[in-house]
Amino acid sequence: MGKGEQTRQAILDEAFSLASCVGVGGLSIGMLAERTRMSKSGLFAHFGSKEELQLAVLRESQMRFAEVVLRPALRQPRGLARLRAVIVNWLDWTRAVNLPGGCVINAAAAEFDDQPGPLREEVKNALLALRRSLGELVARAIESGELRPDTDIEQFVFELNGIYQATQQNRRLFNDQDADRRALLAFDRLVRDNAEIHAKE
Amino acid sequence: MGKGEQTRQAILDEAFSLASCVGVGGLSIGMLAERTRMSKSGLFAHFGSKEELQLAVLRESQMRFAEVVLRPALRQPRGLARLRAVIVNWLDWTRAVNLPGGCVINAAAAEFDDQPGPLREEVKNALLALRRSLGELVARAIESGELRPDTDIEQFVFELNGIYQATQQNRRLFNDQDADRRALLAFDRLVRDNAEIHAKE
DNA sequence: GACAAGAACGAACGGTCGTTCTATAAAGCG
DNA sequence: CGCTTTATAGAACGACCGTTCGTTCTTGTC
Repeated sequence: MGKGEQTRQAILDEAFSLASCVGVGGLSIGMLAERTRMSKSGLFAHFGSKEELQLAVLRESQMRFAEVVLRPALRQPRGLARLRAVIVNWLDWTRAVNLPGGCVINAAAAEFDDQPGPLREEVKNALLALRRSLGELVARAIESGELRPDTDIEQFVFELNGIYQATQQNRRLFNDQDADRRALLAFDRLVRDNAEIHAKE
Repeated sequence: MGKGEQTRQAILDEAFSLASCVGVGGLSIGMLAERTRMSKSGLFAHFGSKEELQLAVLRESQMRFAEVVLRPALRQPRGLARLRAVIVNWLDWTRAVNLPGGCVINAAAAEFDDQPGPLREEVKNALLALRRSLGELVARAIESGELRPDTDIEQFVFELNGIYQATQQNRRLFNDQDADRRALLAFDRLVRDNAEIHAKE
């Protein structure tokens, strides 16, 4: 890895955790230059524009997510166990990597959801990819017979996302220590409702 | 209402819908002055500081929420019907009032959750108040026998919040037309699980 | 070690930011 | 009406923004 790639990565490392606190939109070249002890112009040259830097941070975030959340779960047997592992990893991946201010992409989703442009598209694609991954995990759990064949996959993923959002808000805004437990309770209820055959009332 | 109050309200009206698009943190005196056709300093004098303006927007948002979401639901009989009415109102209150860019407070929650200060506290209190309202609605539904006595109220509210967050993201980022339907499906499942007596497996 | 390519710097630009000050205009009141 | 209070305007401030430019220093290559 040449010198250029090396410092570029160092910048991204810093930008990654900085963006966690101030948001991708709140990143500033000046602040970033200060933290990396570089000149503004020197840093700037690595990206060509602020937007390109922001996109790079989002892509960096996606890569780390795949490494930290999705990949380790492959050690679990496919089906419900693997799905559950992803959820558990997902719930505290902001603690695993250096994200003192929460998931960058998730914050960016709220930030750019009504501002058309490349950033919004990047966020959209990242979250779409996650949903597809989750959808496939659910599909495998159906195939293995752990979930009912008529399980509504999209609905399942929709609710998984809700659980995640609620957990993050509880943790970050209210310092709720029970957030993880609540999340798993909700997850188990979701699984149960799509696994059992219910007794009709 | 004197002239001062009048223009102050006009400013807040504009700030309210502007904040919906750019976030409470993204508000700027200059832009707001332009939109209201006032001078920056003239507008500024009504609040004394930007932070005070932002707080005013958050309070304005709370008031409108109570008027548009909570109050109309009082027409429903107490219990599950009223809870459901609140949820329905909640889900599309950003359409009812002028919020082209989504709920201001909800966006602010993600924006300020890791930036200590009065804004964070205001957001926190607003969301806390909402949770208390929801909690009471759930408690009434327990009293009326529509939900089981052992219903975990906090968990119930936790999941309600999740449903809301997921709905907003689906609508705003993915233009998902089915978001509302999904939300109500999730809500009904939540109610069902806390109402029926399940057959033990 | 010479030389070209790439990396980093420092200064400067035009803009916007929130805020302050002073002066003028309007509103409210007797 | 006149007088006081209040509201608004305008110009200016220092700070920071993203970006550009020319220069200098550091790499990597023959």
